[in-house]
Amino acid sequence: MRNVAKKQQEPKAAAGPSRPYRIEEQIGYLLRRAHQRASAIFQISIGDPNITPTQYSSMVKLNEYRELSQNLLGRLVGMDKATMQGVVRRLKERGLVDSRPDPGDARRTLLSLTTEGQRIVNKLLVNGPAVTRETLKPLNGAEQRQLLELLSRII
Amino acid sequence: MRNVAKKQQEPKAAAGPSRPYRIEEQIGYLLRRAHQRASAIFQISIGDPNITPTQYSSMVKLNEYRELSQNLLGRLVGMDKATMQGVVRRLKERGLVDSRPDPGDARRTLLSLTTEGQRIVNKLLVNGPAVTRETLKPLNGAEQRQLLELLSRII
DNA sequence: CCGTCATCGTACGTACACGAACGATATGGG
DNA sequence: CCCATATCGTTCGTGTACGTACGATGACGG
Repeated sequence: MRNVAKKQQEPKAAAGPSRPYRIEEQIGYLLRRAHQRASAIFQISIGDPNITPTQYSSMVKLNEYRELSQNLLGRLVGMDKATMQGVVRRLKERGLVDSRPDPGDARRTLLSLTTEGQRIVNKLLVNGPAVTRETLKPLNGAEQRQLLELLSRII
Repeated sequence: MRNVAKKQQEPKAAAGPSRPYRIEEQIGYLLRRAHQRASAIFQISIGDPNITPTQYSSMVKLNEYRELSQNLLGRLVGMDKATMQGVVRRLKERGLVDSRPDPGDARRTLLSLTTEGQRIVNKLLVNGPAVTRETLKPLNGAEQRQLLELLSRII
């Protein structure tokens, strides 16, 4: 126990650099923080304080495919079926989404946008690009493309 | 209104490419999905199913600074004070964190790890690097460093 | 020394996220 | 045709995340 000062800073003499463990350099931490900021920018830029990012994603998908089962919509936007259930329930409560039983499969419910839902999503789609633009503002064009590409590769 | 077919696919003739709007290419969507995957990998790799990513971050910080106010800890790990309150409550309920009133400021509570909290966090720190390694596995070394750097720049 | 303003922790409400369990339905193999 | 297995949607429990409001305390200026 004589040489207490030996490792007082970093183990620089070990095999390899063996960098200190910093939470700020861990991918999970950075993703959590970046996602927080992106969500905040979404809320102030999308133009409707009552629409959340997941609700927006769901509505955009329902706008592409006219009708989808809840389960398939969840897979398309990357949400658990239990999570999807809450998102759909809130959208239905606000009259933006409607549902009917699937005539060919009694387990399924087919979801679609109401006229009001159509109107809202078309309005929000105008602001959609600004959200990504604002979130990526600290990066130049090449860096922005690279970040999007690297992220899609770790999903 | 005669020429209905004019814009039927994409406005290719407009100024600039004006790419179609795809939710899968928006930064917020990609961050949500990537964060989901990172959290899932954390849970199966960290070695303790009862510790969540935010609890881990908080404990790592409390391991660096021996004692911190709840508010300062929240700023260090990027959590709202209301969110921090829940995280701390659960850690205290499990006996991993202790608190005492700040002798110099009656508004503050000083937080610290218990002996058990120390033991747990030192065990988890062994697995910490593996979580980042597994999450970034689809990328090579240079790409991994670049992703971490780009993410920290948009926070 | 007293009032104004900021900060700290707490409480409540809303929303996402997911595992687990469940009932109803669908499907494929024997 | 019937049963084992799978899928679909729902419900419950836990945890993160944040806005808002609140009471207590602290800091600063007049």
